[in-house]
Amino acid sequence: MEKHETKIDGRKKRSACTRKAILESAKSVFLEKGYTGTTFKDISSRAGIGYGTVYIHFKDKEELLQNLVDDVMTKIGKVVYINYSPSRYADVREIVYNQIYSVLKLARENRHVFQIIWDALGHSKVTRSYWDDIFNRFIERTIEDLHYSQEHHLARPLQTKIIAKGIVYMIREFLWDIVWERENDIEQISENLFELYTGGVYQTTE
Amino acid sequence: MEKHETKIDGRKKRSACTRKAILESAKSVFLEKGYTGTTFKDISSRAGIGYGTVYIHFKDKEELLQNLVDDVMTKIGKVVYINYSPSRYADVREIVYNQIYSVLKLARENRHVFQIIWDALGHSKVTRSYWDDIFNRFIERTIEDLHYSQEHHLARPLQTKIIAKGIVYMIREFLWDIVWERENDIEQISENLFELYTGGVYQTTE
Amino acid sequence: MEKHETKIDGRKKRSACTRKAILESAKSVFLEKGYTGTTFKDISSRAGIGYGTVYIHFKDKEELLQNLVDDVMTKIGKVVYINYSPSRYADVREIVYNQIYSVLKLARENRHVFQIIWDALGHSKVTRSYWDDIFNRFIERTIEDLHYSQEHHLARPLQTKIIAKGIVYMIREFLWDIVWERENDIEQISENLFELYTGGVYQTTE
Amino acid sequence: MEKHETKIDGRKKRSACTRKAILESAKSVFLEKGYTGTTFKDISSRAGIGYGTVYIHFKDKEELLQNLVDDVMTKIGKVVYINYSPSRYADVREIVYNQIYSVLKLARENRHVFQIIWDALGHSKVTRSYWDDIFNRFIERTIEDLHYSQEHHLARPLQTKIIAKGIVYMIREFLWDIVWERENDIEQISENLFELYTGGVYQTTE
DNA sequence: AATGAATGAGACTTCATTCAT
DNA sequence: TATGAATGAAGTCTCATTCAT
Repeated sequence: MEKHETKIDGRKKRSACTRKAILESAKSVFLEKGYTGTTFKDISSRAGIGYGTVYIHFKDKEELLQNLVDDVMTKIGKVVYINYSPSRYADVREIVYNQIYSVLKLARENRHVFQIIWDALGHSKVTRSYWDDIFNRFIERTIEDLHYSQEHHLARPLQTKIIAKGIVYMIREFLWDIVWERENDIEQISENLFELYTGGVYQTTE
Repeated sequence: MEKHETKIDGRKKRSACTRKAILESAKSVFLEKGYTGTTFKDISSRAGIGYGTVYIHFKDKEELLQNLVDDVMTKIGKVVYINYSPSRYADVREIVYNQIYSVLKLARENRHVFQIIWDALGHSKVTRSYWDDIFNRFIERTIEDLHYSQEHHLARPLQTKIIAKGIVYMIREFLWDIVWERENDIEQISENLFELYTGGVYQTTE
Repeated sequence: MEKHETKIDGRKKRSACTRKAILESAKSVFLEKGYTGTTFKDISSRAGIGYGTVYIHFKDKEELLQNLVDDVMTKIGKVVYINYSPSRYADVREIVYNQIYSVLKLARENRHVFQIIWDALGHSKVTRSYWDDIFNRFIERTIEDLHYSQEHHLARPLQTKIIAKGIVYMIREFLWDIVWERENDIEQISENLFELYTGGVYQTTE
Repeated sequence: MEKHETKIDGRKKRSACTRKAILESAKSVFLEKGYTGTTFKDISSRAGIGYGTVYIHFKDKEELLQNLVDDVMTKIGKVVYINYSPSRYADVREIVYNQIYSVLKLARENRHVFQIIWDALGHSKVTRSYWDDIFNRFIERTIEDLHYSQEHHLARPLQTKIIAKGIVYMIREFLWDIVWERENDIEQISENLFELYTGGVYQTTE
């Protein structure tokens, strides 16, 4: 009995190990050759495993990609979905600044995975729609917040949808600047975007 | 003599005609199947011409793409490079609003070509770098304008590079909203982005 | 354990079998259609295997050719490199005659492969240079032998390089006569070339 | 009338001129890219004429080649067919030496054309058979000469066919040495081959 | 005669996927 | 599970040849 279980466990461990090796290899090859430029042969040989073995663990490149990207995708999804209901103008600073900062920090900490995502957005429909979902949700959240602020006479009467999109688009594009190291100073970006946002949206006097 | 010239002209006309047919066909196939999904066979058969003929006119898909896209690329490059030096706050409205509006209008009027560009950005390095150049120039221009405004005490002392990027990123992403018909009301977008921008950047009290 | 080894062996055997089938098929197609006239499609279909399979075993036609030809090339290289230092005129007969005879015999026994080589010399640089190397070495060897004979006053004072080339050229061209069955009597050819050679080169009186 | 004839003549002249330009261009391209590597496009563009024009003058590459090569082929054919009937041993020297010398001189004076022929032998059946015919005739001639010499007890009783082939093969291969500039000294080659030949074939004592 | 645009057969090559071991 | 040999569809591209001008 025990012997049998050990066997099973050994197999599982081995399988998990192979799987991990594949994912690491895939990450490195994707970064080097891009999504379409990568073949299963590249991945398997760099992982030091057999050709067909990749197929056992991942049905196709798409699935491999999803697994590589899923973790970070989930994280950014969470960051983006933080709910806030500022009762006073002072709270806004804390909340908005932090949200921008968190997104950019995530980008900086996972540059490589985001670089893969960047490439994948043009080639994988699944990744693309996942990505779009996240930011649409971000926009929805921001719209709600703006509504709340408008109702409490904190924000000027602008088109919430447009403003929300605008601010989210800015953050999203700065994310790529961080990922590709065109920008580094996360604090400054967060600060300035916050100023632009609140200056443009919130009533200053009163 | 006349006969000879006619001959030359006839040939040129025919060639130009074929070339045009290829470009139209390519446009339609690109839209339908995407850049990578398109083959020279698709293009030639839809254009009703021979297979090898495409190769006479265009060395490869890349070159074909450039030709399709070049006109619109040039146009957007021009729109983006309009110089302005507002002396008074009142002028800013006119200029900024108009620039946003012009970009979005161009997008609306050339939806199909921009859809091809959208796809091409992920697959053609040439197109990508051309596109990036245009918007980097846009950013540079905006930085200069902000400097000018800051020196004349029209604008608040924010980081010009970040603010310029922010506003350009917003416009660029709204461009895609227009292209993919997720947004339609160009006036309203221009209006709101203008308000966000000026509200965030310019000194309100005077 | 044993099971595993069997698996490996089974695969290896299968692979070797396919490889052999390709080589045989290639040999037959090369003979029939010539080197340039042969396509991988011809080879694969005649071998009764899949199209892409050939590419697994051989990178290109060149490599395939080398494999076909290598064995015979090596053999002729060896025959040609036999060293001899005749101390007496009587030995010369034995040695020279035998060398000519060996080359021609090899040609007769491997007619088909030599026919492929014949064709390949005009199309494959690798084969051409391999072939030239072999016969240049043959010439070098013959020059050395002539020097030796001259020093021992067996040979007349002719230009060794030219004489050596001459004799090698004769043998090489008779090789093709054998290969293409324009000549058959190897003994007679060897005999006569030997006579021509020794008669022309060696001192008769003494 | 006269006007008409002038017109005709003008046309003929122009046509001949074009033809000549094509041949020169073809020669240069053949030398540079080899027979199979040369396309009609290469030839026409280097000749500075229209694409289809080549087809008016030459049906295909083969025909073009023949025209390029014909002159030299005829010349070598003539050199090779010189009849001789030496009555005395002294005459042999004069005749044999001269024939070898003439062949090699022709090679030296037409290196480029022979280089084209060299390449063509592996690709053009017509050229190949023309070439073979010439040297077969050379062999036939040499056989006859040997018979004559044997009947007059000038030559030893060797197999005439084999000896004739041997000597012709040597000359033919030295021809390529000259063409490819691996050898330069025609006199010395002729001298040595003559010595080898006569030493091997003719009765020395008497 | 001269031109060069148009043609399309066919060679080459890659690679996702299957499958026997 | 792991392996890698085998497969063939599908794409790229070339070039001899035709033909309208």
